[in-house]
Amino acid sequence: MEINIKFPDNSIRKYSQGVTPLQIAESISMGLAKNTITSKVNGKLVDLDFSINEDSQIELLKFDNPIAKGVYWHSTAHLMAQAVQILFPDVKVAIGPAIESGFYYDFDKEIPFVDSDLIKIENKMKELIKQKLEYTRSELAEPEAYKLFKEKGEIYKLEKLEEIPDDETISFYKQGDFVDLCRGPHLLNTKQIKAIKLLKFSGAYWRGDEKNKMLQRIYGISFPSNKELKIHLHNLEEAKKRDHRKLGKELDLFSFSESIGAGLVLWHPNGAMMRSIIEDYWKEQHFKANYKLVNTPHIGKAELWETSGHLEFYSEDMYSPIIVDGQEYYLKPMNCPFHIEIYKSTKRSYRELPIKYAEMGTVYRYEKSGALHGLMRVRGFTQDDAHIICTKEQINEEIEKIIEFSFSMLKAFGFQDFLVYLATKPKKSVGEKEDWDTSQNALKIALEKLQINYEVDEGGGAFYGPKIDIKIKDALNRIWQCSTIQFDFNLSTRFKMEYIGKDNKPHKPFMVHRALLGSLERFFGTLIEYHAGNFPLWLCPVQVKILPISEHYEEYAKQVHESLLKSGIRSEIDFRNEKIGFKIREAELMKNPYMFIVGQKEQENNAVSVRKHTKGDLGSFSLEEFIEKLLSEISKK
RNA sequence: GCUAAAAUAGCUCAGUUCGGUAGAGCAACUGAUUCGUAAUCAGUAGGUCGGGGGUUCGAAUCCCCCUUUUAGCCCCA
Repeated sequence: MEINIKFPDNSIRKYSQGVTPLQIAESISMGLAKNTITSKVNGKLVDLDFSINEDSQIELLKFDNPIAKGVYWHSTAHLMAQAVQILFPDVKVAIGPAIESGFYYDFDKEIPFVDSDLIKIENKMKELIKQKLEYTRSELAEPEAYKLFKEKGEIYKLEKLEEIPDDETISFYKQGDFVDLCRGPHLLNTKQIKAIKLLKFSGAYWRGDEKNKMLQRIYGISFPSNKELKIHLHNLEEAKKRDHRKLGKELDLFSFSESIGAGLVLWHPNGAMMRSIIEDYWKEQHFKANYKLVNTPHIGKAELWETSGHLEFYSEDMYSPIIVDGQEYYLKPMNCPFHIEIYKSTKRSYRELPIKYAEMGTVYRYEKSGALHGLMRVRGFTQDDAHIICTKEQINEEIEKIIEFSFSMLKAFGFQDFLVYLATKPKKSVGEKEDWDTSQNALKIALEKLQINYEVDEGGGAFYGPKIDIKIKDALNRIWQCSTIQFDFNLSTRFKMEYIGKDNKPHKPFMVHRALLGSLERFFGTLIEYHAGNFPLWLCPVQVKILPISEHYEEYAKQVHESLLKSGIRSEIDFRNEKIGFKIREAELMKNPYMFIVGQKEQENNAVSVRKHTKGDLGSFSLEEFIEKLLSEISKK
């Protein structure tokens, strides 16, 4: 009997009943069959040897597909667990999922792993790969499954088993002698895993709960070719070089001090210069977009935080109160209540809306010591915050404006690849269903109207409203969080915000909370990592380094410096009594974008010899001419 | 916060195994050199070994507490 198989391009082919996805792939081309990792039949993920018995839609997924990657890595995780249990028979296995980049498996092992174990395990895995062990699926009724793991003493699997709902089939995957409780699907055999690398190990609590036992987690990654693995490992190396903590020290941008406290940033002159340039640009753009700048204090009375609900829901993240005249004051973890108080300082009419308050608002949050990380996670930081207060009718237009604003802002900093997420109503939430629907819809309509590709993060919104997150992707495929645009139904209610409408009656406004850069600290860290310290010219603290050939040309160097200053170009002169090669080397290491080398020839012709960072000698230019070039590059952002 | 590791000169790091008066390179400073596209030569100075307590005749080294950092867990701008 024949069945119809429909492909993603809507073409249909006929196959005999019981055909497998692998056979279908083979019927198209051997190349496709070789590269197919897994498949979806009627939208459901299945093994490649799954028998298809009725007319179906099929998708053959190759490694470039994220789901296929997940299957590939998950199968490698099973393989690693097998290798570990062969080498360490007493070890109990917990869970081993694929993650964003690779996989891990958690093991219950009395003695923690050491470095040499990783190599042993990796070698054992390579042996098992060569044996071409098949991943075979089987299903068992619950009592038998229970018996199986009970005999093996796999207590963690027993716990997982109990969680599976009664109506779901309990499936297992076995390769060699290793059996694991698993929904699947998996690769056909271990030979499909071509290149593996175990990267690191660490402790991790069972189910992520610190009350539970600490397990040993091993992270690894695998690829269908050695080349891909090599690129991945190279990217990891490259990431180390770009580490903003390392570059921050090398380029003298910022530091932390043990005497000041953890997670509190000291911006050095170079970093502070960049911050100031960012802030100036940010303000200029906000004025153009009709935002009003506000400024609010760093502390507020307990009463305020009671009204806002922060003391009830957010106190764990807040610093302990300061007692002033018998009153409790708290350092602010957010700016919203202050902006709301400004809104409420007078009665508002619908004619005033939308009101858009913006502030570089410095907030303090008590982050757990273990969570601190360079500039990415600190305890005192400045949000580029704004609150848009508007009527229901204005929502769509305002959201659209914010999204466009966000993209134009981020693009000015050189970012190009964006990922956009629409996060919808979570299980626990406040606010009317109607408000949720209206605002979620507004977010969606705006994204679609602007033709922006986005993913829906179902239930990923904040409890107080839906949101859009904009993240950027760098050259190493790493993702960085930037903008967030969030509706807030909670605070507008709690603070009883209102405006008088056309009908002369009070109405509740909609409030949107948004940060385009996120926080200056995290944004700066991202900027450093993204550009690997080679910032766009307009941001560089020193745009031109003037390097006199010898002391004889200091006077001319000063003249050049003056001309640059007058044109608004930031420059410095290296007056040191060193050879030109030495000065160049240091300017290169400091990633100064342009070097002007000045000596006899340049002095005579009112010229500069220009060297561009990482590019080398560009030749001689008249000073005027090159200043024009620089100004044009700067103005392009 | 939890688990594991770490903190030695401005920076990068040796020295800790086995307790016996602190070391290198770069940077800094001084002098010589006045130079053409990624390191000129010579010399000088610089550290209560993160802080505190303990063990010991003697502690950078062993033990305890604290601070800070790192990798994870948990969480987030």
